[in-house]
Amino acid sequence: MLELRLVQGSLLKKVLEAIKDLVNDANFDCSATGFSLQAMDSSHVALVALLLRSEGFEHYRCDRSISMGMNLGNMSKMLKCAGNDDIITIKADDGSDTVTFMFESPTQDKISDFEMKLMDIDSEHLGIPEAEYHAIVRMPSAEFARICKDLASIGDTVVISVTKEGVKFSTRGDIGTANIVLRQNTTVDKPEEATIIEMNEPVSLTFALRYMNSFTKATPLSNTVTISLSSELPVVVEYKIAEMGYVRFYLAPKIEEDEDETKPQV
Amino acid sequence: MLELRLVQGSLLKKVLEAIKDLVNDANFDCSATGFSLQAMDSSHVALVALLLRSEGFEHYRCDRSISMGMNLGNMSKMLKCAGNDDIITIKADDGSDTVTFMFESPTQDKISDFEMKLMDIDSEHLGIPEAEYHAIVRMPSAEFARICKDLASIGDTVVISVTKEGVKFSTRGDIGTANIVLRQNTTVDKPEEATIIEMNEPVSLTFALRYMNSFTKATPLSNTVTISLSSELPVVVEYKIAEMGYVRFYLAPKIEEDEDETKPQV
DNA sequence: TGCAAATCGG
DNA sequence: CCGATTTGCA
Repeated sequence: MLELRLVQGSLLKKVLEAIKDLVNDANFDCSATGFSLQAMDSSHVALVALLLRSEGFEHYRCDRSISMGMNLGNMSKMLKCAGNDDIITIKADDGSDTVTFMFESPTQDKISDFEMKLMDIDSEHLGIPEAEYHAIVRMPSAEFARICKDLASIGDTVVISVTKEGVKFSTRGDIGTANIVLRQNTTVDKPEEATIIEMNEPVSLTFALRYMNSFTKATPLSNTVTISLSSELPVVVEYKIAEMGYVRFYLAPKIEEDEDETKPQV
Repeated sequence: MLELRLVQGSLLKKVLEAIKDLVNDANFDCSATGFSLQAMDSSHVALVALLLRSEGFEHYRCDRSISMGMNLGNMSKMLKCAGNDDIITIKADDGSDTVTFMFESPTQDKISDFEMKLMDIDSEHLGIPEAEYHAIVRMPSAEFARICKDLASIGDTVVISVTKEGVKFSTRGDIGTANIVLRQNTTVDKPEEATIIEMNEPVSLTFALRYMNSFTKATPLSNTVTISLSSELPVVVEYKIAEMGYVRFYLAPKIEEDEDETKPQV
């Protein structure tokens, strides 16, 4: 028996908006710890990891660990039927091949329940090692989204370069080149507008903008985003979910070509 | 060496939105006087003239007159990457075949630079004589845009007729006819809502609405538009750019056919 | 039906 | 000034 009651149902709606374009089908893993998901995107290039800790739910009952395969498109369709301030409860009976989403309007005047068939999905659950990163950039998520969108109108890939002074996003395309530099700025009153750079050593990595722009679908989940970079390691783009956990996206850097002209230089 | 710093960068963004649909490629001419452009539209029917006077720039350095051929679509793409209250600087080195657009966010925390290849464009720079017009109508630009859009849903051409009493916009199409009359009104408190008619002699001219509706893309540049009419002269549709200059569109009238039914009468 | 532009509200 | 919503267009 599984029963997870989430008062801020809009969180779950946003989570699905954030990942459903990247991943079609995935197993949600439910244990005493929390509600989580780990899946490769459909082209097996990027990886999504979601965690919603049990403490973030108003009520969390999970008698035994269970893995539930869902079609995220269909799940998203159902969650769209929930109001933004509905309370959402996820329910599943032991051995059942369905999951039920229950939506309660704030006034309790409207109670909906949507039942969805589960799927069998084989998933290789990857252990993702905690790694040391050469540089970690924390910045406003809206700004990151804007930069990825702007650069995608010029080129296909972005070079992210971090130095102590700031972070530079560069691209190059048929019509020209673009460089966007953000200075470190911690002095603002509002911490969510700060750009903070923790750097152990300078790093410069190239990524496909197409994936970055998928990741930024998670922008509504958090005012800030954290980008963790190391040479030869996948970048981690993390959106924290207040009080509950995170959505993290992993993407391997493109191997740099030897011709200097193919990419902008630091 | 060229370096033009425009504090109100949104002006340049709006200028490109206003003209990029009409003109694909054009030479921007930069001299001590200012930054200007003159180009025929791609079907060689209408003419666009832009002037941004040097006094309107915060910093204006243009060592020697230079003509820079740009693809306006690509230039517009790059300017879309500037924030609406960014400061925009246009830079070009002598003899370089590229131009650089630099965008500074108001807080100076984000500095972007976009480099674009220049093109070789042959352009016949027409001297446009100052002419005496039979009638000059000044009216709210939004109202003019609305009229052109409305009339285009009925017919293909507009007859603009000016008398002392007012200005009439007429069209005729398969489904019927339309006449919109604006009375002269100078009495309003707000001068940008006035409709002012200076008339030396009555005039009635026919124009293709397709072009008029392209011209109205410049509406965001100014609250008012000035329409200058003379028989046998191209109409001038002018949007003033505060403190800096103008965008002017020129369009030859259609030669009137002899059948009375082909056009509405005054 | 889905996307983009315009408008309104925060 | 930006974001969200609504509306019109393809």
